[in-house]
Amino acid sequence: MEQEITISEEKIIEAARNVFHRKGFDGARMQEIADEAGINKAMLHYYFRSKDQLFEAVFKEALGRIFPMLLSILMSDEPIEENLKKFIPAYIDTIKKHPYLPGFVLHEMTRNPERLTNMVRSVGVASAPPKILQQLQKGMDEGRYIAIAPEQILVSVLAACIFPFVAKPMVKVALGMDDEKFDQFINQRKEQLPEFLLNGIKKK
Amino acid sequence: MEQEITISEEKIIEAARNVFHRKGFDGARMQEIADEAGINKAMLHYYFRSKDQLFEAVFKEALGRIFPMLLSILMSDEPIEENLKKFIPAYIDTIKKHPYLPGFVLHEMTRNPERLTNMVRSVGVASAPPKILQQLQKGMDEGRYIAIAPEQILVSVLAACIFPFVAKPMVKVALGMDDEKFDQFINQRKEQLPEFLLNGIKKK
DNA sequence: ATTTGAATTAACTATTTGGTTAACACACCT
DNA sequence: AGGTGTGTTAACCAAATAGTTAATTCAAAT
Repeated sequence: MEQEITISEEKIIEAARNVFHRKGFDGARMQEIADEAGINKAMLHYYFRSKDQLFEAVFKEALGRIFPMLLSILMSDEPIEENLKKFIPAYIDTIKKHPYLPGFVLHEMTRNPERLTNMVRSVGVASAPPKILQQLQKGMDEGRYIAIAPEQILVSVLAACIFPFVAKPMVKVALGMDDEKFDQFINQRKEQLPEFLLNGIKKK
Repeated sequence: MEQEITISEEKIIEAARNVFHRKGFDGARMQEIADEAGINKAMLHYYFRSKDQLFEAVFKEALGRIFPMLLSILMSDEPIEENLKKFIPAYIDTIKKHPYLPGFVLHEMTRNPERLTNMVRSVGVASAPPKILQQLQKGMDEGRYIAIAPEQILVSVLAACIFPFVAKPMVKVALGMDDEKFDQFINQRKEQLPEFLLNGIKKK
């Protein structure tokens, strides 16, 4: 019965991830998580004392899946061109594996912004100024890029990667897609987005 | 006591809007809405039979506040240049007045995609192919725009407008902003976004 | 074989919460 | 002044739900 510990705990986390990601903290039910994991509800409390702590585990896992790669975009020393061409497709691929994750994180951040503030403070992220901002600034100073606040560009890049997943139902209805078409749309996006965004910052 | 009807009903809708927009259906509490409206909880049921119907009213109101303007972007006959330069700032202004609205709508759509499908079907939106897509296609055929699927551009434009509000807590932390700085950021965005996006589709 | 202790379960508890109801208030009409 | 009906409230109810507990199973140590 040694392996069972990790097996049960893993089943719980996986089920909790599914439910929390789709329904958020308020919409999630402990019973539903237990059912999805195929175990008794008391087990959830046996391994994770409370709904709050189970949620905390899922939420931290979620942050761990988006932010490291995000940081590597922000902090890369590479020229922006290579940086974006490499990381945008990789980032979209990462999100594709957990399509509900961005919406989940954004919704829970809106519900409780202090959590993020505290986490950032407790982890002690010194939050150095992103190098990509400096790169953009340099390109502008040299007259290669158009004059737009680097922060605006940065947010636009993130928006372009993340938004389609957050707005999937809307996009599907607006453009008349089924799930397969939507998947093709995302794959196409991986290819075309770097070109579009880079073209956006370059001077004519 | 004639005027009281509309006054109470208006107070309820306003309170419900505040609470639903911030917390979503699952996180909202009828008692909290009643408190925020400063009236008895039974009044909510007196005017709107159930939580579901109260939510429905708020949700439809929300759709009514985003989609008409969205449609006018999609369906405009104007050249894209003028279209975007005019509507992006106007759209951002609209969202600024109800900053929690986009996140609310997106979250509730994820929670229950059928609702949207049914609404669209029931309203009988024939969902004609957006003219802006044709405009983009034409520009590409004429060699003025770079070769990128018009749908990708369209989603990027929407993403650029909407995402900052959905991700406000994240943006604030990542870029070290307080609420005032964030507001300035949005105002700056209104000015710079059309330029950036138009530059993105134009050939060198 | 017996004991031990962690893993697991069914049944239970306390609280929250959407919804109801019966009484009350009060403007309006006659 | 008295009756009528809508608006409003406090108290209540039933269902849902997070969390608890006591009993059970079972692998591993003795």
